[in-house]
Amino acid sequence: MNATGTAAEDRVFAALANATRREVLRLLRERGPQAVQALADHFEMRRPSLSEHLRVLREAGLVSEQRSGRQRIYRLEAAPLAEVQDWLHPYERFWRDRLRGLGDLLDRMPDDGES
Amino acid sequence: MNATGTAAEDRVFAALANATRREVLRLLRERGPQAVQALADHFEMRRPSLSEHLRVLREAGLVSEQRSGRQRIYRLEAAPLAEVQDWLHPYERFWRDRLRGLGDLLDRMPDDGES
DNA sequence: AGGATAGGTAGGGAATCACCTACGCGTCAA
DNA sequence: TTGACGCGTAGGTGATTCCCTACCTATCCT
Repeated sequence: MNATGTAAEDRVFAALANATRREVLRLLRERGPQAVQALADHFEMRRPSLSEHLRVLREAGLVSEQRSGRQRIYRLEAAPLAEVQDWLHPYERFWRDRLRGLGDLLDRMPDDGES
Repeated sequence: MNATGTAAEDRVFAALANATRREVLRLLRERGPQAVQALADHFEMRRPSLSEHLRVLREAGLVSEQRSGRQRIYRLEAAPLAEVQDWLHPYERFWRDRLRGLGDLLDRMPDDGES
């Protein structure tokens, strides 16, 4: 039983499929947890739009919020990204093989016995 | 000059944000290059819908097609996935730190000198 | 209490998505 | 050459995305 259903993966990848949201993650990574206002300063869009992006990130589990007075401090939550890396893992040999010059061998052969 | 613009990243993540397309990638990874028909057998949807998914994957650079008679053989192209892994890399310490019990330290400190 | 500040929600509009059916085009086989 | 097969494209529909402006709530300050 994997805790990561297909719907959760959808949400994470969809959340990452937007430059604004990836930029939010980068800001939280490089400068630590921040209030919405501080984040909003880096974007041209209106704040309600950013709020929606933050909601998408929250629902994907990529950020968490903590109330502090009238501020909401957003923090990076990397667990879903770790799961993305796990998802990526079985594909690794496809680019490693290719870099080594073995390329177009395994991936050209149908039924290469992965099961 | 990075060959991966933000639009290209958008396309890759958006392509991955769909269970059918991720399943296509898995099939190509586990069973090698395949014609559309063989892929279509694994899904309930009509073939034209699958064709559109294949177009999305193609435009993201995740698959390539090679004509063979009246068939189109689709092959996994892992290069964009390697770039996803590169994108992921600076986030790694966030889940590694947390696993080690160092968690909530670096990522709670603003301005931890990443630059 | 009254005003300013932080940030979310409501609702609308253009664009895109994900599915469908109908059809067109190239290839192979009789 | 006629017909079947493999696969893409056209075009339509309902749902979702991403932006906006308005508005609401909660907190802080005086």
